[in-house]
Amino acid sequence: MADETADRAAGRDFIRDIVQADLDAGRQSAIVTRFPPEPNGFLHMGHAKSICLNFGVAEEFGGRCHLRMDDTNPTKEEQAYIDAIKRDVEWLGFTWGAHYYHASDYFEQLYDWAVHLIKAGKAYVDDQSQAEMRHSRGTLTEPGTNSPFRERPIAESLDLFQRMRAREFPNGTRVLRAKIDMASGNINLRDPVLYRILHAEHPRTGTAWCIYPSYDYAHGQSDAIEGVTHSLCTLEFEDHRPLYDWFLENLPVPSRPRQYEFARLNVTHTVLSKRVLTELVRGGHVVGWDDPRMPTLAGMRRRGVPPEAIRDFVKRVGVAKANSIVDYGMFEFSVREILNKSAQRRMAVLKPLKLVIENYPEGKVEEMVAANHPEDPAAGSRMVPFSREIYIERDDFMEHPPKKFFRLSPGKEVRLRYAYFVTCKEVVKDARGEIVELRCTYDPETRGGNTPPDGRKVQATLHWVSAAQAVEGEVRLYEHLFTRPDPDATNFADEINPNSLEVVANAKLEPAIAADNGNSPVQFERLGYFHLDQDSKPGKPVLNRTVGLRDTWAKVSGTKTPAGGTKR
RNA sequence: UGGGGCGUAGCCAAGUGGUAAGGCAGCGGAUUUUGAUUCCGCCAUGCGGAGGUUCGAACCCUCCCGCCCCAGCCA
Repeated sequence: MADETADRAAGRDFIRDIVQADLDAGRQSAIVTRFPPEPNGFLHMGHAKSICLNFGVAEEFGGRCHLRMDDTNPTKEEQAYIDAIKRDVEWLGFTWGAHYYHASDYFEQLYDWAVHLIKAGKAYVDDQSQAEMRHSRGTLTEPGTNSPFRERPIAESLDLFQRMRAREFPNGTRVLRAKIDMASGNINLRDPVLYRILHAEHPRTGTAWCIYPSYDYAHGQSDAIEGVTHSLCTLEFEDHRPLYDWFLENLPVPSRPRQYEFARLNVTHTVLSKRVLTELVRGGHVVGWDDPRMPTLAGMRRRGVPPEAIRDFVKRVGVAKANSIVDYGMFEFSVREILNKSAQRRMAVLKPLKLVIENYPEGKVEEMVAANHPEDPAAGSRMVPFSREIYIERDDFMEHPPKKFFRLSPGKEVRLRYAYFVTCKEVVKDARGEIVELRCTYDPETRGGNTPPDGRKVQATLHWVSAAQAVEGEVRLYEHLFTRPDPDATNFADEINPNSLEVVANAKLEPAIAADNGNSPVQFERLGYFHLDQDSKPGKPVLNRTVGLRDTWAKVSGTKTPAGGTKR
């Protein structure tokens, strides 16, 4: 009972409350939402919030959600972005079925409606230059002044508008404006532009048009045409709502959608601005839109973030109207939450230190049984080769350990996971004093890593890879793209983290990794979750660390990096 | 100084007149062949501030403070 209320509360927000109320009151009988991206860049985490909201609400209330490309500005939009957007929405786990649209599908209807407004004396063609319009618009505190063309005869506006469409005028020479109120406190109502002249090729309509509708003029009417009931957008459109409503009230539209606004998503140590992301790509700060450090869906996919994790994250964040910046750690939690359950376990050594077991026969190789998932017996097991010479992690040995260090040090005994207990007998150094090798002994009675008959315990279990059978691979470790939690979007270049990518050229991987299907997530025990990168070549895998494991020791020892990864 | 919004814990976020949900982070402790996972417990006498109404206020009223958005022929 208490659980039920808690669950209900968890999946509830002011948007869903409104939808429910509309249904209960009979104002709507079926819910229709839409996700309307502009194809001028790749989708990112912020879009994921909107996608989950729009598709989620439709799903929960038995309605439908449309995917609509908001393609009203051909100077910025590309087919390649359209393709990427569709791919990413599907990857996130949503389908639009037959309801795939473009604002450009409605260009003819929008044009007819513009004519309708002109005929009704509610729109006029303005010949002012862009600068003149800017001046006459007034300021935040001063009202604007009417255009000298505002009262020109309807027939003249009609004629001019038709000639605008007929390609008679160059870019920027005239616009069609709504006749509303140049003195409105809401600047969006000071005779907003409905159409501008843009001699540009459109990805879908080609050169059929040289005048294009503005966002404000196109959006609400597109919603109305599609029968959208709830048009959900972000807070900055709040003061566009009176304009959204004005069009719907002054045009013979087939339905009456309502716009509601919610706070966009912000996450610490990253930037969710298409402008900045575009500059990161164009400026070569990242390898592309799908760089694993990018907060784009494509970047996260390449990094190994499962779509379920993004959905889980968005659900935890919730939907409200307060501006907020969510801690990146919350996102990492969701990623681990999903990956812990789905990832099979493997062993890999990133910074190898050779360990020789003196009392283990030379040339002997044993196959040790290792569970693929300790919490899921159904995942089965695999065999891992073990021999006299193995690699362990350099960080797992300290010659002069502090008190709380549980791992290997001179004279100390630890467990090698699924193998044996070993004791460190000697530290071998090179001429420069660098530790190059550890000489150890093993206890045959601990085979499989089991506690010996005398009941001896060890404080630590280490991961390892047999030297002779190790597969070499490249491992890429990531940290935040930005050093500051709240990067300045106008001056971001200085705040890019120079250490956001660390390449481990020759990591030692257990042989099973080479045989793994690249699409399945993997946990390298004690190191984190990894995902095969598209840069992999036969015999030379490249793995991205999706996220590290929670690392209490790093916190205690002070080696925790800003990105939550562990220095290895 | 015009218009539109928003302020509940370090970070998200419920709550809409009956005495502050939940999650993340953090801190304890148990279990553990991953310092992981899992499991238990702790974590706002307080809801931006000050008044007021009321038996009772985070919720209602008044004033004040702070933050965000808007002056594209971008979306």
